[in-house]
This record gives sequence, C-alpha cells and structure tokens, in this order.
Amino acid sequence: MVTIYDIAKQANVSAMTVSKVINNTGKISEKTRARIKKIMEEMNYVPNSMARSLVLQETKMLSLLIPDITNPFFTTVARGAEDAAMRLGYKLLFGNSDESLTKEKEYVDMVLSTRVDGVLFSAASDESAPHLQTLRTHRIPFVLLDRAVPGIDCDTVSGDSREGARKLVEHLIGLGHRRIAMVNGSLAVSTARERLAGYREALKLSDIPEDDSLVLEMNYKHFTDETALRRLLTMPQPPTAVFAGNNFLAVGLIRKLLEFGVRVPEEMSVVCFDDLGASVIDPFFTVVSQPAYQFGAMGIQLLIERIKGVTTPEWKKIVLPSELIVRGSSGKPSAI
Amino acid sequence: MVTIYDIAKQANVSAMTVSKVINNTGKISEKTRARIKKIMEEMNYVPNSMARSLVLQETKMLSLLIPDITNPFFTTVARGAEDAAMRLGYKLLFGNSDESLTKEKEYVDMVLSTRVDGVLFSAASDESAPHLQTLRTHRIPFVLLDRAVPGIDCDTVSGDSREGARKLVEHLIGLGHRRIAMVNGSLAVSTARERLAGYREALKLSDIPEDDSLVLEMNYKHFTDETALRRLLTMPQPPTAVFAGNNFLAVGLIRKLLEFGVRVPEEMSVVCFDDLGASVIDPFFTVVSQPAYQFGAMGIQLLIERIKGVTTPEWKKIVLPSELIVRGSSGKPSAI
DNA sequence: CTGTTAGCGCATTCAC
DNA sequence: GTGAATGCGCTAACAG
Repeated sequence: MVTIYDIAKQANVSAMTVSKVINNTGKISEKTRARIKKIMEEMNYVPNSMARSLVLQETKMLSLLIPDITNPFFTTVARGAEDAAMRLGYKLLFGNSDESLTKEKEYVDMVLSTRVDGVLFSAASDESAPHLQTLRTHRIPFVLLDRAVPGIDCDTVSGDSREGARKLVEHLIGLGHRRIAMVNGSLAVSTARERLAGYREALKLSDIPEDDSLVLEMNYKHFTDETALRRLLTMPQPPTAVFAGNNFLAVGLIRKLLEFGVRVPEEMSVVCFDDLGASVIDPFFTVVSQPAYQFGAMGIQLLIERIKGVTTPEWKKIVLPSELIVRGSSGKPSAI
Repeated sequence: MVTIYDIAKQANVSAMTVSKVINNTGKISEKTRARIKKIMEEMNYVPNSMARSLVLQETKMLSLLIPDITNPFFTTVARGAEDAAMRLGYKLLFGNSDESLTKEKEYVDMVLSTRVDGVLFSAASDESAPHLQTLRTHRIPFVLLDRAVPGIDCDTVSGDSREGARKLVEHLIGLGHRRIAMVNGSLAVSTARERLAGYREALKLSDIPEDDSLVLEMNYKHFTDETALRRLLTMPQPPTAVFAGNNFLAVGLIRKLLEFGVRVPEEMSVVCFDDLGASVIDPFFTVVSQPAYQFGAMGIQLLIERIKGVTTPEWKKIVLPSELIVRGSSGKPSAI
C-alpha cells in the first residue's frame, strides 16, 4: 500500500507537506503542490480512511438500517438516503434487519465498532428501544425513520399514518362500505398502531360501530394468517372492504382472495398504505402513497445537521405528507 | 470513547492483557479474564474496528456493488450476499451504481479508501473494465457478479443468459410464433449480448430467418423507446411475441402495450428474464427465473475463499442454473 | 512556506 | 501469565 511517506520520499518533502496537499490545508507553493499531486497520481495513491478516521475521530460514514430490503418502499428510501449522503460527502453503510430484533442487535454492534458518525434508523419494533439506548450511551446520533419508538425522544422523519389511514377508510366509507376489515402489521410497530387508530377514527366519525373481529394482526412482511381471512369471509355479515396496513399485506391478501375466488373490487374492495414500485404492470391498488425517496433524503439531511450541531437542540419531528391515490382496487359495495 | 487503556486502568492490568482477552490469544488466568470481561461490560466497551484494521491490515468488510437497487433481482442478490457475509464474519458495504459509470467510479474510489477486503461487483457495463483494473492495481480481490466484463479475467458468479434466452424463445417457437421481437438492454452489458445470442441461436435452430428490425436496444432500467415499439407494431408483418431482456423492460413494454390497446397474450406474447418479486399480485410473466439469492450468497463465499487464499489459483467460474416458468403472458399466436 | 513531534486505538514481538 | 516497546497511516499543533 502506498502511503504519504512513499509520496513524500519521492517528492523530497516531508509527509506533512503531502498531507497538506491532500487536504488543501495550510500554505503550499503551487510548484510543490503540483509536483506532489503528479506523484500521487503516478503512484496510485489513495488515502487510507481508517487512519484518517482514527485521528480525526470521525468516519464520514453514516448507516441506514431498514427492516425489509425487498420492500420497494424501503429501497426507495435507500436511494434517497444514498443520494443525499453522497451529495453531502458521506458514505452509507446499509443494513437490513429483516424485521428481526436479533439481526437488528447484531447490526447495532457492528455500527458501534465501525464508529459511524450517525445512524438513520427504521426500527423493527417497539422492542428496539434498548438498541437505541445503546446508540445513545455511545453518543452516536440517530434519526428515527418512518417508525416511532415509545420511550425514545429524538429526531424523526415519518409520515402521518393516522391521517393516511383515515383518508383511506373514509374513501371506502364514501363509496358506501360499512363493514370494513383491517389487515395490519404487528401492533408492536408504531405505524401499525397509528394506522389502526386512523381506521377507528374514520369509523367513529361516520358512526359506524367498531367490530374487533374485523381487525387482523399479522406482520408487515407477509400475509400469514389464511384461516383468519377465511373466518372473515364466512362471517354472518362479512366485510365488503379491507384496509391493508401496508403494500405487502395487500398483495398477500389479494392473492388469497383470488385463490378463494373473491373478485376485487366487485366483491371486495382493497386499499393499502404505500405503493408497490416499478415491478407492477398495472397499478391497481388504491393507496395512500408516501414520498419514500424524501424520507431517505430528509432523514440523512437531518442526521447530518444533528451531527454537525448546526440545528436547534430540540428534536425535530419532520412529518411528510401522504397522498390518496384512487385506483381500481376499490369500488362500491355490491348491492346483494 | 472507552479504550482498552481505560479498561486496563480499571482492572489494574496493562492494555496488552485486555487486548489478549478480547482476542482470546495468549495465556491469561481465568480470574483476570473474567474480571476484565466484567469491566468491559460495565464500561460498555466496544472495540474500535478502525484501529484494529489499521494494524491488522484487514477490515473484515466486503462491498457489494449493484447496478439497480430498485430491481427485485438485485435486492434479492443483496439479501443473499448480506446473509452470507454476516455468517462468515464480514460486514457488507452496499453500493448502488444506478447503471451509471460515473457513480460506479465514485464508488470504487470510496471502496479503495475504505480498504475493504474484497468487492462483489456487478458491472454497469463493459466500460467498467478500468474500474476493475483499478481494483486489481490495488490488489483488492473481486468477484464479478451476473455480468462479465471483456478483458477482465477473474472469479465469476453468473447465470447462463444464452441458454436462458434460448429456452424462452424456443418456448415461443413451440407455441407457434415465427415473428419474435426482442427488447434488450444495452449491448454494452454482457448479459444483453448473451441473451441476444441465445435469441438468435433459437431462431436459427428452427430455421426462422433473422430480422434485425425486430431487435430493439434500450437499457435494463427502463423501457425508453416508445416510437421503436410503435414502429414494430405497424410493420407489414408485426411480431406476435416479444422477448424482453429483463423484468423491468417487460413491465415497461407491457404497460405500453396496454396503452396501445394490444392484449397480452391474445395479440402479443411477452416473456422475459428474471422474476418480479413479492410486489406482484398475480405472477403473470412467463420468465426464466434465476436464483438471485444464491448469486449473492455464492458470490460472497467465493470472494472470501479468494481473500483467504484457500482456493485454487485458477479463476472459478460459477454458473447457476435458470428455470423456465411458463405463465399467462405467453400463448399461441392469434390465427389472423 | 515546510518540517518535527506526538498521538488516535490497537496488536505483534519479545522480554520478564 | 503479564507487560513495555513499537508501529499501522494519518493529521493537529506548533516550530522553524
């Protein structure tokens, strides 16, 4: 490996001079600067960022932890985060917790030993609190993304899940639905709770009685509980519409419905949170779409502001707007 | 930041003893070992991997460069790579070149200064060769993933694009198609060339004359050339089937076809390389599916073998099998 | 303008 | 069993 000393020797200067050329600090004559630069080129010199970080006490690396790298919502977040980080001179270390606390913990340990300057953190669940406490203990700044964690007060970039859910359910109610089910992620995740709250709020506002047997709790990764769905469909008064807590649940749900021969939207309307990305031929779901790219970009921006201490001491809570997009998966209830 | 010196002081031993406890090297009495471990716990000690890397001359970090983080094929690759890396004790630094050589170059520079132990590299195009030469100059081992790069001989994990393409086109021919178009990625990408070769091979084997005006070149990220498609559809003898070079091209293509009122598969069969992932409600495309997860996992495994030097000096070329999955997007040509 | 000294946190080598 | 010296590659603070 070529070091500044190799360059220095070649150029008949001290290592310090080379260092100054690299960092554009101090005063160096144009002559020697040019000479040194040329030699660096010739010798294929690349600074060792480990050594640099060690003395500077900063790595210029941020890490992004997302719970599901296969979900287009989060990959879009990742792109936004990466672009912003790159633009602001930071590298991004991705991590994928897979909605698993175990993986999340491993990842936090890694982050700690890597001494990244900050973490953009989308928590697996409320149980992630200890992990965040660990980060705090080690004075690693973090910004919570998409999901809040009870007991952790910090900077935040998220959407308004409650309002989004309400818009979606009100859309269904507006179409004439009265029996509306919800298929949700785990209630240990803040957005799932918020979406449930929004769902209830919408029902209440329209004086529709709540029926807890219409609410199914699964997880955001997969639609898991087929029997629960079957139970729903065979109720005396089955629902005419379902609100899915996220995109993947909606896909899982609709696959099952197709399997059971239930037509969408004729026999069952389906709406959900978050769009499905570029893989989809014919956008079909009525959704509340969130600006995923912005989530990532603003998260990184906020994180860097916090790292540099240029922002106010109070925690910033950025809430990004969501948008109701009505498409083919929702329609009027069939007039049986 | 807590260092081994802080621990040492607290434990009334030298820093060296602490280091030995951490690495399980040398002989330390059980007593002191236990005592030191306890103190490390209490003080929340986390080893500084920068300092460690600096002296050990290895980072235990690998990097994965993919050309499109929004494509489910590559996110699945990423999951496979991550799992394998984690399992083998390495961290993974993701990078997304966005099919752009500029971004790829920036990324390579970053990789160099980070002193990762190796790179799993999915090249943006043939023009990536200089970037790989740079890695080689700096003696950073790499494994090429999915795409070959002319002029670069190295370890490789990929699929058999030519055979996959042939299977797909033969499937179409078997259904009775004779006018078969191809919508391809850039020919500066090896898989695109291979897929084109497979397409031609299949035609030749069935004595179907080639017609270059049936072959469209775009890029793997998007279906871009709407007018070319229009030209295809208004030919005297328009194609009855299209082979798309990858999943995203197929999606773009079919969206346009829908827009133009061309029904699939009744009026046009469509087949493609690579599946579309979990976002899809009703898997519709007839595809050649590649084991993306394995691509990532085996790539990392091979890379680590190379790093450790436990493998043979000759380059290993791992070719993973692909599978033809016939679904609804392909059917017999309409009997006009 | 340029060079010297010291130290970031850790592990290898070799004494004790 | 344990510790002192040394250096990985780099830069801040100062000296010349």
